[in-house]
Amino acid sequence: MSGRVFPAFYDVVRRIPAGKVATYGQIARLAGMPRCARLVGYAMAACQDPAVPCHRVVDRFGGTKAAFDTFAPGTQRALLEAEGVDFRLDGTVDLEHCLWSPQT
DNA sequence: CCGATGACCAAAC
DNA sequence: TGTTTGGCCATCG
Repeated sequence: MSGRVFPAFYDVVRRIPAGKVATYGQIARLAGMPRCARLVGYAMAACQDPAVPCHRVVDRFGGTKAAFDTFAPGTQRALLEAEGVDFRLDGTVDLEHCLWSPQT
C-alpha cells in the first residue's frame, strides 16, 4: 500500500497558507505530475490525514464541491470563509483573489 | 483476486 | 475554434 505520490500531494496541500486555495492541477503540477490531478482529488477524498487541509483544495473553477462526503455539506465553504477566503455569488471561490501561488 | 471508477486537468484532433 | 481522449494511483465491489 505504500503510496507513491499521495504523500507528495499531501505535502503540497500542507503548504497552502490559510486564506488561500489551490487547484488540483496546481497541486499535481507541483507534485511533479501535471496529469495526475485525478489522483489529487482521490487523495483528498481519502484525506485521512488531518494535517492536510483538503478543504483548501478546489477544482479549476473554484467549485468547493459542497456535495462532499468527507465533510458535511457546506462545511468546506464555512472553513474557507473562516480563513478569509472570498466567495462569489455562485458559491465558488474567487480564484483571482484567493488562488494560492506556489512561491508564497 | 481482478476490474472499474474516481473531488480532475491538459493536450490533441 | 470546440470537443474528445488520455493519464495517473488508490480504493471499492
